[in-house]
Amino acid sequence: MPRFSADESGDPGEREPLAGFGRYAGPATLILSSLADGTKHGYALTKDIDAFAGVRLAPGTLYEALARLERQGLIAAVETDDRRRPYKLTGPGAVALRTHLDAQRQIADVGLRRLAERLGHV
Amino acid sequence: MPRFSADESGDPGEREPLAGFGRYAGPATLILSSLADGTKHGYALTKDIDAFAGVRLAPGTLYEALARLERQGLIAAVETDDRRRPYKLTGPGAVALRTHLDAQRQIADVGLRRLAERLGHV
DNA sequence: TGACGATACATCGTCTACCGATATAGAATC
DNA sequence: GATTCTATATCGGTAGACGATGTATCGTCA
Repeated sequence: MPRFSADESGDPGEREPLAGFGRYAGPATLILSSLADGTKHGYALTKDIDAFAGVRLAPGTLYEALARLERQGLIAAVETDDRRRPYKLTGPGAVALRTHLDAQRQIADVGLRRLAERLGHV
Repeated sequence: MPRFSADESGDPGEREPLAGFGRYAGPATLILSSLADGTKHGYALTKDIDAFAGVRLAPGTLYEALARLERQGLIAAVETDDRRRPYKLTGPGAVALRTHLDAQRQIADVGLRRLAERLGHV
């Protein structure tokens, strides 16, 4: 994913769903949303997130975020014998995600409404 | 705004609308959404954003984000004689905001749907 | 069977967005 | 004239995001 640039560049927005914003929506949101679906390990998360959000998390971003979320008690590791390390959403994690997504949705609604009104009375 | 902590802390979520996520939704989104309403200067932006999103942008965050957004051509400064520096949303800015908010809303919907389903068949 | 690509996790260095503190000063209110 | 609110700017620290790199296993198919 190329770093944003509106002046120079060469691909204006091309296929970037969340282009233009440095730390757009937070990998944490994406990870928690993905885990809301069910238990997944890291690599499966990247695939799922790419599928439902069009965002490819860099490995560093992913595993560091997983460690952080586990430290915070929002997700929990599921013990296994094989090499995969599955995580599941915890209770607090589900609550935090809910709260966050509600707020995010509300903010998006305000912005979209204002954009619509703006087009209206110009 | 206290830094997040789910284990220790002392005020669990208290009055934090977007608590728990480091760089939750991006000041850029909030600024652009605020400007979609009409031309505003920096200080007015902080007030408006606090009002509609419950987020208080630190001055450093605000003015650096404004400079960045202007460099990117998403907002434009309006010349004035007084000490206030008003900004307006540009065409590309409106398009970028629209795209971003659509994506953000869609992601929020996926997460919320999954959370609901999760509660359903457990 | 061994080559190859996909799966899977981890860590390191860099970059920069975000934040809080701090500084400055004009306007308003008392 | 003191205080508070308005208003912008800058600086240092921090932490999150990213790409690169490393390592190892698994499946498959030639």
